[in-house]
Amino acid sequence: MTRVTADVTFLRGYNQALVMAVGRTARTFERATVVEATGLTPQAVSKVIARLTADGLIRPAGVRRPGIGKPAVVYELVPDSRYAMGAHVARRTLRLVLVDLAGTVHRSAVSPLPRDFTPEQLLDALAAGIDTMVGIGDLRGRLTGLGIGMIGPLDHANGLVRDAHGLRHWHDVPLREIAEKHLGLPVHLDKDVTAGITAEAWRHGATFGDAALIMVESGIGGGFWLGGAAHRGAHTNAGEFGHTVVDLTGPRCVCGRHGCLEIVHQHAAEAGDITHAARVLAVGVVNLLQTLDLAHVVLAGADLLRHPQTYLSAVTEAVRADARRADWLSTRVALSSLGGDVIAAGAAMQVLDQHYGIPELAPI
Amino acid sequence: MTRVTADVTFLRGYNQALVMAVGRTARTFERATVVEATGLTPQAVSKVIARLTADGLIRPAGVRRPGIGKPAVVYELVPDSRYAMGAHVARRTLRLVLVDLAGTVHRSAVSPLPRDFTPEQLLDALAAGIDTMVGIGDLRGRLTGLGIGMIGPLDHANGLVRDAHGLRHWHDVPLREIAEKHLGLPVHLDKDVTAGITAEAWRHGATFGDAALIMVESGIGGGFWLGGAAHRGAHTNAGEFGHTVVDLTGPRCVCGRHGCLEIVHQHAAEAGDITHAARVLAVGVVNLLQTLDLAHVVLAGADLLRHPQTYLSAVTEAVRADARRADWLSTRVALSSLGGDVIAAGAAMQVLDQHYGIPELAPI
DNA sequence: AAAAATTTAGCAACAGCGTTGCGTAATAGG
DNA sequence: CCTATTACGCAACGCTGTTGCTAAATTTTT
Repeated sequence: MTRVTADVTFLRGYNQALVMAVGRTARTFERATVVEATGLTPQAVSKVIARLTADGLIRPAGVRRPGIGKPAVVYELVPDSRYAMGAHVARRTLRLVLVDLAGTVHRSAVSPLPRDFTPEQLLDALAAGIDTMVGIGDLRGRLTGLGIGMIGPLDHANGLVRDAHGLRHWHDVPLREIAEKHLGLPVHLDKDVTAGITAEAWRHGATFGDAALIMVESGIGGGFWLGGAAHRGAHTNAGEFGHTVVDLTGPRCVCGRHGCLEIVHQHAAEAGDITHAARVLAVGVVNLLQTLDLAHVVLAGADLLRHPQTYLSAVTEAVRADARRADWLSTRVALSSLGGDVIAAGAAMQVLDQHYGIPELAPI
Repeated sequence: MTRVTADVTFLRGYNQALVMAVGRTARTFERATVVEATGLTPQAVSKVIARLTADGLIRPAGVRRPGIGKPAVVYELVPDSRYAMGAHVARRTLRLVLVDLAGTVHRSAVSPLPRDFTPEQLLDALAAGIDTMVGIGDLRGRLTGLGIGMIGPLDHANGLVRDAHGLRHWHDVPLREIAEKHLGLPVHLDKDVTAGITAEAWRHGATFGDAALIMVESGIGGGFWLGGAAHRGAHTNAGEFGHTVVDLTGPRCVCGRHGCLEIVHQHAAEAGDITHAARVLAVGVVNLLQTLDLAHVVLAGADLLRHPQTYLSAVTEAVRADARRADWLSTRVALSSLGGDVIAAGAAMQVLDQHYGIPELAPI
């Protein structure tokens, strides 16, 4: 989402985004469905639909015959009218994906990054990967931009990588700006876990509730979707979930504290007790639910996906067993359906969201 | 904030709310100040200011002479043009406050509630308290409504108290509806800690960043202001911060888990070691900062306010000592300036926010 | 076969808000 | 007295959604 002033241009962007969100979650939709969902008048919805159709983002897809009465036109999203690319920059690998307007991953490629790679080396790898994936044809013309999800800490608003844990050449790098120059594409930069949760949000449409994506991969992190937007925090540093203390007298963590979720989980995993490691993670997840009251928890990350059912069972069981839970207090726990692509795909969807999602008002 | 469709009525409410937010944080303001802050054109700001002046919410307050050039009109908020009342319903006491449009507390009264009081008893106490506080004069006419902050769990959207810890007669009580009938006022209902953080947000204006209010009073709770709005969670249950595990092998908590912040803190406090209790709370607060990356933490609650400096020092020190903190990663820690009134005052400001704050768009 | 009922969609004008373009007002300095 | 500077107000415009109405496309009833 981009930051805008409240005027009629905002109204246009906002209501178009709502119609597109309806289009992402339902295979087809009608004017009446959108009226119900948005509160706009039928006439207003017709106008919005007409603009989106003219832009090629949606199209008519048949009619529904009600028995008596004029048939209703049925519309659908045009998924291949726009694409975005996403990159997940990890310490040793670069994963690139191509995603369509509906959030479907069309291509995915993993390539190695040199040990302790530099910004220049990353940009070269990105350029090569993009050329390989989309070439210079028609697809390039429909490419909205590139999203980059990477390790932090970073400053999302200014497009800066402040530091990157485990990488030496990455202090205060203005990655978004230099990437836009190098690649000739709009670039969006965010923390890996924030990109990840955006994948779920984009694909679920505008009704997606408060949620977290928990990533277990070279550490533990969490991305949050709260109140209809990604939660990044005051300094883009939210999500250091692995560095929350769950064992006051526990082992010293690399962050300097004692008994952090990450180090307690790591010790259990290194001892080979995956079941215990999963239960430790579950304690942290229930802590999140107590604090934030989330509707969805998505589990992801390479280290978790080596034992997916163990982790899923442990977390689901802990959520259910939380003694205070009444029947109205439910949280859906699932493994990410995007598997290893979740971060890269989410980064791509952040680009789509920025262009076709709900514009974000900038109060003051 | 109320939930609305995106049309020109929304634009009006939104931009008026921005101007009023500027008016709350600065003693006086000018058209140019609002232009800078909002992105609107000078002409648009003039129109918004004219409407607010006609409604009596702001007024001219002199001129600024720039040397050469036409003097600029200076405006100010009219704090006593509107009031709201707030109630903090605890297990044994009812605190009522009267708050003006700027968020200033004018009157405050604490009265006892009967042990295990019923909804009827509460409504009678509220009616008596309101009559005593505002009577039937001119003030009553400027009263926007009553906010109620109380213990949960509750359902904010539907105005239901689902249960109230430690009270027997409070299962699925439609408190907002019955209070509106009994008192003849619009009523807003929310969790106590959510009301509390709203007090800080209203008084700081629209630039208020991500923040938490930590309340230590018959347990530990947290209210969150995230992304420009109160965070309530999927079931209005967010903020059960005291029931997050910080000591895996610690004592069993009333909630059924082991080593919750609340029980570990309580054992330390009962052992008379307030410094240790404060340090335990600080561990929990830093956990929140790691998870949410907050700009502000406000400390409140009767049990904390018995030893305010001990708690403030412990939390401030823990935040500062967090080894991973860079100089760009700062969080302001403070005691609530509203003292014991914070919950009731916040509940009143929720009413003001609902009427004069930023309208909340209801996507779908 | 024609008319009535029902449901959907489109046209045109309207309402409201912010923007644009322009002119007026209120000063100080030359 | 004129010029320059800064601020504000008026009127028309642009854009979006709303309102009011008509037309289209069916099935059912007469």
